Amino acid sequence: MPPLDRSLIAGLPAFAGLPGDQLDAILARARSAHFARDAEIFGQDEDATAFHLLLSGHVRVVRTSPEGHQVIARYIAEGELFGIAMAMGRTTYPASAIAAADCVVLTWPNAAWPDLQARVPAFGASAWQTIGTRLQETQATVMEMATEQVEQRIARAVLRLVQQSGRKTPEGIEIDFPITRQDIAEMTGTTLHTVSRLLSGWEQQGLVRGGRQKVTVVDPHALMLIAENRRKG
Amino acid sequence: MPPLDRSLIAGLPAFAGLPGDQLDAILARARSAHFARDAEIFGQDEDATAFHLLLSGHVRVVRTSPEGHQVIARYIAEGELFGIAMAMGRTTYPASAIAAADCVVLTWPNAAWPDLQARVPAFGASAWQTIGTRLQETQATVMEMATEQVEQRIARAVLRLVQQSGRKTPEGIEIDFPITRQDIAEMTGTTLHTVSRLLSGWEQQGLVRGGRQKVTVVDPHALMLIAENRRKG
DNA sequence: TCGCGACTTTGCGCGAACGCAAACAGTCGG
DNA sequence: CCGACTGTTTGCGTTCGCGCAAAGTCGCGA
Repeated sequence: MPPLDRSLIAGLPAFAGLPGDQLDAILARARSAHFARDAEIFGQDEDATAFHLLLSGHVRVVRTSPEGHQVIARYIAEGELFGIAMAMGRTTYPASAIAAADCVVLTWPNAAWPDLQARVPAFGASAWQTIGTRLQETQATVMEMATEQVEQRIARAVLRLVQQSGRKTPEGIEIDFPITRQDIAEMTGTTLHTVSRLLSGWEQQGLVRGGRQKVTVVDPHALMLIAENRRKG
Repeated sequence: MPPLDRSLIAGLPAFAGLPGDQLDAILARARSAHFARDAEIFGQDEDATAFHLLLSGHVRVVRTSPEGHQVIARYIAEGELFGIAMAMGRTTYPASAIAAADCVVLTWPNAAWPDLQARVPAFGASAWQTIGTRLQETQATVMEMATEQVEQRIARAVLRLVQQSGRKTPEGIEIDFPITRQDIAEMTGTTLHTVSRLLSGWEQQGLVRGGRQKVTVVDPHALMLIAENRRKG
């Protein structure tokens, strides 16, 4: 199998400015793969045999409880590492990863991890940073769920999505992958009914525009006010 | 200042079996400090200038929202690292650390981190493991908050506390540091009223025994059933 | 082009849990 | 030993958001 081209990762913020031989070291044991929308990249409780980097597309990270409830832990954006569970001493994936849109994914076998950390210090630093940010964000989520109303949580979730994956359109900023009301409900710990009701309300006020598997934010500022629970301030 | 004695940390699981010179390397730049109950070890949003290891006692990690709401992210048990925010690329602490009981804490300046990781591989591995576990637990908390009822969450919180810091007594297993109903409320995202009501109910059924800043679990099995939402099964 | 399935909207009733308020203990300090 | 303070219990009214149910709509595939 021919080695992958440096240009695949040279543009990523985490690896920008790295010498060519380090880029090659990163790519040496990597394989690239394509996943169609809704395909499973790895499954919860499977043996964690590899870790991944998302080159393009969007990935949904989902945890399923023993009772069958699903929670969307996060969406992975382009250039992010994911499925690095084993690096942290775990042997199985704590969640499933599903392609939320068509994806291109770089994959390394677990065994490549120590070598990569040793030969490319920036890689290890980037991984630490990723985990740190994620822990921080997850704890912020806990705070939200503990202290905020459903409406605020949904406003925040939508804002986060457009911030992370927004695309400008004539009508506003829209989330550039298909997302259902059910998905938003599973991000915020509520039901699709409540999400639908609130989005409808916002649409009537002109803050957002809805659509099938689509949300467009027309007035981000007003949404931020809702997220902070001060409607007109 | 005389160097600290190896015996301080030789007994900790994370460092067990380490050669003496590595123990010395760990202790070389460490300082030990005592904190009285309710003392603040570090404060949220302060510059993260050091990281810590709890030798004895219990530490409460608290996040405060801009609106003043508090959430207890976790309790730190003996032998655990905490306040390693900076290791993950952050410059300020994302939460406060308060002594939940009298504590002895080992403290290193941030600058010691890279050196320590290089000279004591087990230290780096232990830190990864700690962060991984914490991320995992925090995500589990999100799931609970999203999908479970208040009663289940409180049952789980109490079980986790006795499991982590339980002490056997004639009446049952009690949490061996002072904890208020308010604290439990802040762990589970509810109010002290609701906690009080539920604990009272359980006490009448003989599952637990309450007290001022005290909880004793009499029937852990029954509590587990509540946590799994199947009362008599 | 038509039909079906997936997604969304909306109404209605209910119940869990909150918020407020007041009374009730332990504990510690003087 | 007493008083004040901090923590706990309990009642009551209210509300937020769920659960169920049914209708509506969009888009894809046959």
